[in-house]
Amino acid sequence: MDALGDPTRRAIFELLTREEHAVGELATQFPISRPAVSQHLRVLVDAGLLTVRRDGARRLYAADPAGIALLKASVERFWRDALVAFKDVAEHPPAQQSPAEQPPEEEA
Amino acid sequence: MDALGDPTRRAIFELLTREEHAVGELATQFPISRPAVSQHLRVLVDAGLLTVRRDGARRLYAADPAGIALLKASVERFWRDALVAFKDVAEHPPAQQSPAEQPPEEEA
DNA sequence: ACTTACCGTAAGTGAAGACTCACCAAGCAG
DNA sequence: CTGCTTGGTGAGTCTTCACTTACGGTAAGT
Repeated sequence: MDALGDPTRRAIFELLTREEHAVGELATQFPISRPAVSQHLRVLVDAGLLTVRRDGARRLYAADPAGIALLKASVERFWRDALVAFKDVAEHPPAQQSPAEQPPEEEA
Repeated sequence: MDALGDPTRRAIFELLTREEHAVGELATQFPISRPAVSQHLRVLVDAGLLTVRRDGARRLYAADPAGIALLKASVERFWRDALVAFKDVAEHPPAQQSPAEQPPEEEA
């Protein structure tokens, strides 16, 4: 989850969830150099969020379903553990219909 | 969402979702100084995740339901936008992988 | 009023990391 | 083989940020 902390890395990852891309392709779509893209990819691969496939001299990167599943699990664990007291509130956003906002009581 | 990037800040936030705390109380429960806690709280308040309440000379901080709802909305938006192609996979955990599970480790 | 407790802010330090350029390895075409 | 393309790695720079100490400002107790 720390791997998605960087905005550029999130954008790269998002692109790769749609279709696989080579490093050079990614580098042209971002205002950073190719080595920088490579380093971001390395982080994402180490985090288990990407898979690499070799196509001649090129490397095709794509999102890894397994890593994504783990990511979702960890996000939901955080949601369950950290936000127990706000589960109801988080379920129906107050900006939407029927804002039954009821701040839970906390005792000192 | 960037406000929860720091582990210490996540821990502080998690504590405040359970019950409100004064700055000094928080400082005793973490291996950092009181000003450091104050700075973390500032970030969380600026992010709209915390509310402040004055009690004499003390400041009681607590999680903000509205901010939490927005956070959850943004997380779910990311999930929907970025991971469309993996919705099914993310729904059920990766017990085992497809036959395409073969580590291409031919690098020298 | 003085004293003590609680807290925010300013200034400075140190580590983490995102980025660049330069170099080198691997694959394909001639 | 040479030449071109693709891409990973190392070294170095620079920015960001979490942290500290020092200080100022407000509230409650005496």
